[in-house]
Amino acid sequence: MDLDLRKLRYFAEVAGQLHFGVVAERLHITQPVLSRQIRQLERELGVTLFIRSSRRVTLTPAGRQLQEEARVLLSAAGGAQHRVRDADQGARRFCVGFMAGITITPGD
Amino acid sequence: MDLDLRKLRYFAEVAGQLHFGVVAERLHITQPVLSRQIRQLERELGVTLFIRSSRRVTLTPAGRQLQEEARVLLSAAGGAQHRVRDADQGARRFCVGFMAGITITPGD
DNA sequence: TAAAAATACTCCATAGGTATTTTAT
DNA sequence: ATAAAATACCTATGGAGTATTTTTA
Repeated sequence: MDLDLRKLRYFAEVAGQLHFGVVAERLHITQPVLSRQIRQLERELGVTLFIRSSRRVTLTPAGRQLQEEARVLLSAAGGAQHRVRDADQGARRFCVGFMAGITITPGD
Repeated sequence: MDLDLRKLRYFAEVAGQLHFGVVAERLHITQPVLSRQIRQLERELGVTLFIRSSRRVTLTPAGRQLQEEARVLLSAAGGAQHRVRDADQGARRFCVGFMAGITITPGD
């Protein structure tokens, strides 16, 4: 039901390179796995993303659209994670500062 | 490695309701599964999202940040899927129109 | 015919379920 | 005492692998 960001990242690489074998190697997975992940993504979206032949892979209109969306979504997801970890670190620093404040204020 | 949008959707519901049992029912999964998914999300992000007690669940600062990020990301993902399907439908309509053009142009 | 993607399996990690235990009010 | 989350264990789906087949330029 939900879009899968792992498959989206796989897709983005294939959309850039237009070659399953080369991309599979770069992603450190095998070519059949990559093929299946992309096919599953197509099934999940109900859309064909690539025209495949043994000599050339090309993007469909839906594929070109998803390439744009992938850029945006993947970078947004990365930024989000970063900001969440920052918020956590900020809170931790606050706690440390608070406790330091306690320790440097010994009983009068 | 990649953020998981399913877990993010689960999180968003818990962050809104602050009650694992109620949310689990709404999501049509069981409470233990929801608990574990949220814990895994925390592990994956390296961050604590909720303070839990048996009577009250509250958000940490990182949790509040992720709540914001989740709103943005989930709606962005939904919009992306919508636009990709639209691009596909547009292409299909074009093909149908093209073929109709062929059939209504019989040999002179 | 050869390069590249698809298919057919096998294996393992993890999402999801049920039963039960722990915890804080 | 009780409501709610955590833990333990099981099952099944799907991600990843190897070997092989199909396709088309």
